[in-house]
Amino acid sequence: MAPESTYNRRERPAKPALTREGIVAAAVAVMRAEGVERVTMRRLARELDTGAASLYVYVKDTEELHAAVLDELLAEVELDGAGDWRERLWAVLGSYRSVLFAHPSLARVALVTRLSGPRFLALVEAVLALLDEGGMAPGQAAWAVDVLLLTATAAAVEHGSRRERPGAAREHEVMAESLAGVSSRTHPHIAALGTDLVSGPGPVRARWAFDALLNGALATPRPDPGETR
Amino acid sequence: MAPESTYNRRERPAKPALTREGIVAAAVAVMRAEGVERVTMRRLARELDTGAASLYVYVKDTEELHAAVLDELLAEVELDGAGDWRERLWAVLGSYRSVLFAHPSLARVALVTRLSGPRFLALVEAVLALLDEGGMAPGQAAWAVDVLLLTATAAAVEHGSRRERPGAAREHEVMAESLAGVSSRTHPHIAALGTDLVSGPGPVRARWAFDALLNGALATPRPDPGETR
DNA sequence: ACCTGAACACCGTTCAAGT
DNA sequence: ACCTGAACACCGTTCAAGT
Repeated sequence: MAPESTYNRRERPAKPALTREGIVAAAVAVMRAEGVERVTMRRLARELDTGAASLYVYVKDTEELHAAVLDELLAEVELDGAGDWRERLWAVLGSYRSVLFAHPSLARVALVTRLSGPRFLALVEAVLALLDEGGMAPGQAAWAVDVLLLTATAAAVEHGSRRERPGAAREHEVMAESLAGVSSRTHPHIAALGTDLVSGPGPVRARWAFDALLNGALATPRPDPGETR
Repeated sequence: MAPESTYNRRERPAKPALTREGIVAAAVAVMRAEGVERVTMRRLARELDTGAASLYVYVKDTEELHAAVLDELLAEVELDGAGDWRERLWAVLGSYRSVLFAHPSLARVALVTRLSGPRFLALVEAVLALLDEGGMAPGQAAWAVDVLLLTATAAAVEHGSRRERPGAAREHEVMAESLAGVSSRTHPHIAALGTDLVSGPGPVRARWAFDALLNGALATPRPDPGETR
């Protein structure tokens, strides 16, 4: 319990040091193995051979810990690519989405927490650079990056939540059924579109949304700040 | 559900019946008073003078219960308005956002769960009707409604989470600081835009995003389904 | 300053047993 | 068929007490 002598420390070399870095590293390991929902104070404390209370010296709360784990993961986002600026931007956002798809429970964290870690900043910088290359006005780009990342994140949350749970496969069916079962008298537009509302492979829809958003952002000037509304 | 004698019902008028409706009603009440995070099986069971296990006869799990509560809340969304189709659509989405803003924790539910309740269908129908009125091609409208609701929901999640927690006010500062503290050598575009990245009142940004999305959706045809990719 | 055990106040879900 | 208590396997966070 009191490692006064050096040999005592050598006895458990696998145990990470109780530092913020050590805690985050353990958290990443648990997350990769079992998902973020297992990244809890108590579980991490067990992992680090200590009590949950000890972690509060290094980490504000569970949410802050999750945000740190997420930023660590964003290191995997591929920021460099080849081709047209639009294709490269699509690739960057696709890579971001892939990372979140691979860890669906983290996508939730991305939406709820305001990210500000180094990897996230690198991602924002990369997106801004590509929008600049594409000739988007700076003011529009500043606001567009938000919407682009938001939709990518939200798409990952949806997709991820759907895939994660066991009963999720047929939850989509329930949705499709409730759309099909709708009366053309009360819901004429839904009835007219039918399953087209949920049709199409995810990637194709995502690409259309990306193009639509980008086209709109390029063509829509920001409101005059002088206007009261 | 089978009230054989009237006096029996009179004896405990405050206690809702143990039916799906009763459970959902109690859930809505708890949610309004204390937020969805308090809408738990155990808490509801206490409210209904029974054990948590009993609820599983009527409700699949906690998530399904939350979805039911959310649909109940969507009754408050104002679907009819005056003016231009675009202004009316903006009003409908604004009303949807307001409802979620008022109950931030429910916005999270809206993103994670695939909604299919009657109020949600009414909302989708209303949006489709307005897009139709605005002359958007049906195929584009079918996909645009998804993106429009998604961004509104995601915005509510962000805003809501920010306002909800105590330390949230200065979380925005942390973000602003980390943007301001960025080196113009490593992150030139972020540095150039500075606080403009997080600038502007929420509603103005939301309106710009709405217009950009709508303009883009109107101008971006869906990919030819004949194409392999 | 850092670490700890114990405590407080909770969770979701399952299941054998009752009615 | 419906309802129940008890059990299993967990949570986040605080705090007095130790080193």
